[in-house]
Amino acid sequence: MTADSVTTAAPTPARHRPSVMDVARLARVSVGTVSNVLNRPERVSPRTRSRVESAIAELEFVPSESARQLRAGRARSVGAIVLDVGNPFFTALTRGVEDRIGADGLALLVSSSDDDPERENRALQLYEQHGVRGVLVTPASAERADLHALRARGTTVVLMDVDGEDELPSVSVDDVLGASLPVAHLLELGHRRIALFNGPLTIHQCADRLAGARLAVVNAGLDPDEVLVEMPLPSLNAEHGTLAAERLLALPESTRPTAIFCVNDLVALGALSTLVRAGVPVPDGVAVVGYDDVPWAAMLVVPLTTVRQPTHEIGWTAADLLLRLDGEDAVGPTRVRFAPELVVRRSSDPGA
Amino acid sequence: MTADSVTTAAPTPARHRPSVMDVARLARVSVGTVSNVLNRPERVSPRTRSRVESAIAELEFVPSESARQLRAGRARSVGAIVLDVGNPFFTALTRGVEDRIGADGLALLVSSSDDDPERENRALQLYEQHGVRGVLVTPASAERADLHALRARGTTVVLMDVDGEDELPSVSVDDVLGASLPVAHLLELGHRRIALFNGPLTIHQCADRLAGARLAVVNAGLDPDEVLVEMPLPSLNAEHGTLAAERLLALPESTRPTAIFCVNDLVALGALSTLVRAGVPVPDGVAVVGYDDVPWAAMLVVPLTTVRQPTHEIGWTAADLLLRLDGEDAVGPTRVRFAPELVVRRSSDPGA
DNA sequence: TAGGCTGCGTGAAACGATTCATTGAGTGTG
DNA sequence: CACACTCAATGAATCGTTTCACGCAGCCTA
Repeated sequence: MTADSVTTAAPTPARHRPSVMDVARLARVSVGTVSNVLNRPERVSPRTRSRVESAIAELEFVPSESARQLRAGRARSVGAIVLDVGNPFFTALTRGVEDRIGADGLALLVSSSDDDPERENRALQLYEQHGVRGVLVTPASAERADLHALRARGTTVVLMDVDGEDELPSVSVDDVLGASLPVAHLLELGHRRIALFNGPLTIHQCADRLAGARLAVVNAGLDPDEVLVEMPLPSLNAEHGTLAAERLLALPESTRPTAIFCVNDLVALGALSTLVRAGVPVPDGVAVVGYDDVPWAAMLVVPLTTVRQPTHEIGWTAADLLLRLDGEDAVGPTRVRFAPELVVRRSSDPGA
Repeated sequence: MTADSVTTAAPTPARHRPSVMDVARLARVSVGTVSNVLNRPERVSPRTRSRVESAIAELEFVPSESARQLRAGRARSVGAIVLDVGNPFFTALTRGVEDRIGADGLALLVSSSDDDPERENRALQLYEQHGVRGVLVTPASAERADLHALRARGTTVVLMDVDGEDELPSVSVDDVLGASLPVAHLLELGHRRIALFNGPLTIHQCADRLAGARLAVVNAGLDPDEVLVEMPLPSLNAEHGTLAAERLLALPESTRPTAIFCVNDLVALGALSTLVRAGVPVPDGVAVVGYDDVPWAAMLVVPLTTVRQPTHEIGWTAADLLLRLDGEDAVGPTRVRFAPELVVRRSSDPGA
């Protein structure tokens, strides 16, 4: 095949895309009728309808969404802004949103804010211009001024993975509970010194999980300051899990924690691998608990005890809430909070 | 806060969203001038411009993308259809697409086809109606009739992760090379019986990787039928990696492969964990190699040798290609193929 | 048979931005 | 002083739908 033949293979040169008028002409009806066939087929007699339908097929007519939207006022799309689509948590969230949105034949606009209010705002503006039906946001900045302004201008906003402290609707997970479950579990197993591989408390999830851990200790009638050993990590990845585990192993036997609660599974993986490589038996030497229940958590050499969050469901529910709010028949709760679930595996329980 | 006060807090009731006309009126200019301020500010005198700009600010004017698009003919958005946004590979791909698309201020429409031609086609129709500038697709079906039809109707189409056997532009990875690299590596280390934990050959990646494995053996002057032991898996997850590893361990010592090449890292994880738990030393007893280089591959108890694919770059490049093709100044290659890279770690090389 | 329905279809008026031929004011030149 | 020329700004036409007030048969009922 020569370069020429490739050129010739190019799509039909500048043929005008057919409009309702072209269809109407071919089917010998008015444009209104074509529109009716498209949107309220029951109002058109079968004869006429089939004539219009074959005209549509013959011309390969594709309705223009922008024209429809211009007239109808509302778009058939929804925007979602997450911290990072590359992160498994948000990935599952997005998939949940997509599943709900797609059921209504709506399109999903996605972008990542990278936790940068600047980027978040750019995406918000873009989506507002596109006239989306609403926006699902995992907010980057603590101050929600942009979001409130957007809402005031008429766009529905639903927060995800954050509890709407203000009056914005939201769908979130109870991180306090999510941390108290595994810590209670460790206490029950007899652990009395528990390390917390936590992240910076400016991240609200980290702050909530610290609170949850303390709560569990208090509920057990113990003193959190004695039981919990906070070991903050600058960044929540496996490397820092490794480093923190090494620091932990360097502690004298007498004061060394016998269990580690990690703020996520990646950190737990780093910690776990370090312990195993150092010859420390898990869970008998040191128990390890993670958070998130990533797909590979159950498959590690020592299967990982962890906390499962209903990520897909959060996304689905947030989208559902958005559509409900948009539907004017706004009934039902506007602030949903899911309970996470403890998944016990060998890394904490020798019997599992 | 009572339910009543919540109701009262609702956004301004049905206030009309301002249009260019409102802005023009307030700024005492014509609509054309407002449009110029928006799109070609340099053509407007500074005095007038600032008057218009403050009117825009005062009214909180947000231009309607659908009106713009209706007139301009082309949308400021791009569609992407992948097999599953929940899959890390596609997740990274999507992020690459987003990064390229976002740089041009375009919006990204995303959906998952779940490898279902039906769903894929629905998404294609939706995006065509939205008038997207082009569509990036990881095709579900082998037959590309819909895609060709779409292209013929004027929408730019770029395939991802698939080599454009037909004349459609594409961005892909060389899977044959991707499999031959690790197999050559294993042969070099002295392995003469290598198990292939592969998936169904109907998946083109699996077929290509089998071909690549055989190629490497042939290149080493050996007989593929003697060296390679194909152990097909019905599904590419960690559980089946575990099962296959158990089958492998059940083979008599004399014929048992000394190395496993897995079609992805999840399968490799299943295999690795099973070996370690069975007390088989890795890599000295059995070496393991994966594919994908997922974020946790380096952090396992035995860090995993694997093949890294430039996923982010594939997405970025595909989006870049799309925009170039759309730009009419269509120069440069329309079929890009990336080379994967072998990442050697301890699971194959004791010295690593 | 008049009057009132019902069911189908009609076609013009939006929707809100962009474009472009045109007007008008101001400036420099012969 | 008339003329050409530039730079700003104008405003009507346009994009492709949806909507809605009407018209027109045909049919039933009184």
